[in-house]
Amino acid sequence: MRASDRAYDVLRADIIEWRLAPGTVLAEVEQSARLGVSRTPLREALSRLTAEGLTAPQSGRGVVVTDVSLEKMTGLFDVRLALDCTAAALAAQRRTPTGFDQLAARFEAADTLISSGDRGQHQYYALVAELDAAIDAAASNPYLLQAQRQLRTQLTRVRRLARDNTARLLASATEHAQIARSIALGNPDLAVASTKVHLHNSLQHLLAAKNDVDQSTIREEANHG
Amino acid sequence: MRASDRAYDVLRADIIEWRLAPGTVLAEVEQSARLGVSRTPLREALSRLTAEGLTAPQSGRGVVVTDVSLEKMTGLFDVRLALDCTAAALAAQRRTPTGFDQLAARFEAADTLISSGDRGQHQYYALVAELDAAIDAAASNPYLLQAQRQLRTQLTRVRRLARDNTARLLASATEHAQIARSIALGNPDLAVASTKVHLHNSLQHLLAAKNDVDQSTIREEANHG
DNA sequence: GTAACGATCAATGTATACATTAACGGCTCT
DNA sequence: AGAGCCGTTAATGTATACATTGATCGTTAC
Repeated sequence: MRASDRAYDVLRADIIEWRLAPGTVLAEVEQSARLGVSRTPLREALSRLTAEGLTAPQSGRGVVVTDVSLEKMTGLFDVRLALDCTAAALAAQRRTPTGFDQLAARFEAADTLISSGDRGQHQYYALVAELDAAIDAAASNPYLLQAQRQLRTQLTRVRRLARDNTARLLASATEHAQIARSIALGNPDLAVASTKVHLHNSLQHLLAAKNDVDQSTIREEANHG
Repeated sequence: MRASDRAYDVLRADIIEWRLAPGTVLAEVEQSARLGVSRTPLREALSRLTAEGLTAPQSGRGVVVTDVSLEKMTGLFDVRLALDCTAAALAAQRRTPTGFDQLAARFEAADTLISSGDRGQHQYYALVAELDAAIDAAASNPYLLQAQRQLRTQLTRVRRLARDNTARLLASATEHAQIARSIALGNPDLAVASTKVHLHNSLQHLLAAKNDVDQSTIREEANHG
């Protein structure tokens, strides 16, 4: 594996898993020393991260980890709605039914997974990623795929800010099952509708979580003031 | 200006204006010599082009200019439809009316521009870019903006394959005027509808041009056979 | 004669030295 | 005392030497 790939993988994981907080300056010498590669492959890695939207040029001097926040989620979901619905509709038109039927069945049986602790939840997210991949494959539109990649990366980052609870995950599983069934049926309208419902509920959950965070922040400030 | 910026600008223009055809291998030493920069900034430029979708890694060794074709346009327009409609709807919700009224007026007066030769047509395309920029600004969604940039780049490349004729440009001006008016009115549904109409007609025109190209290819082959 | 293996070579991948630039701090002048 | 300018410094930007890898061509063995 190339040094630039290793640097990219490590930095990407560090950012997504919040070990590098938004606003952190990634100085070339510092990071190349930390990761044990020279500046050249490190710069290559930073280029890729910047293209992906995880870092951004800092006023012409160095790059910083980009900011993600629940405030920005409404904007992100506006675009997700457009792209996910398009993908769902295309997938419904072009799908191979068996694959989506099987995925739907797995979502319908995901209750036990979700209720079985952190390990199970991780597996559930992997199942969601499988559905996304199946939809992408069925839609078979490289432009769409490319546009989705960035959005999903940002979404993964935000998950940490609003931990899904079991109740939400169970509902999410039902919604995903519905999407998979709709695509398996080959019904684009229904696939779009299912996707809209799911994204609406996801966003609502995130915004509710944001309110909780804000409330506790206010309480905290009151305690300290 | 940095050497990597110059290299990027030159290569980007060379690709968009078809001086570098799809499939052309961009060897580092060769291009760095041609552009008068060293390999380091050239690689930086290639990274950016690859992120933008103008070049792609060639089986792990070097990069090649990506292929664009009228065949791929249907896929591109599927995504454009989703994003442009979202942008139009958001812009209609958040716009400042005066700007879009003025743009609409300029489109309604664009007949003389379009009929005044190549120079005028170039100015017309600039006007279209202005509308796009105004919509982006009004939508004020960075995720949307980022997703659109790539699509527009590819579209610009394809324009060369199917030269717009005066009749199509006149129709296009009317459609754009309608979009601008809809946004100025603050009517998201109408803005979406106008956008759908415009994209449909644009794609139809491209596909018709493609048929012409195919037909003439067939004739040519018959003549040579 | 064909296929497979190996060597050579050319291209990319990496490291590092050097150039350049922007930011920060101190000094001076008003 | 405050503001502006200049110098220092530390960062990025660039060039280039070197390492490494993959491809191609030739040779040999079957």
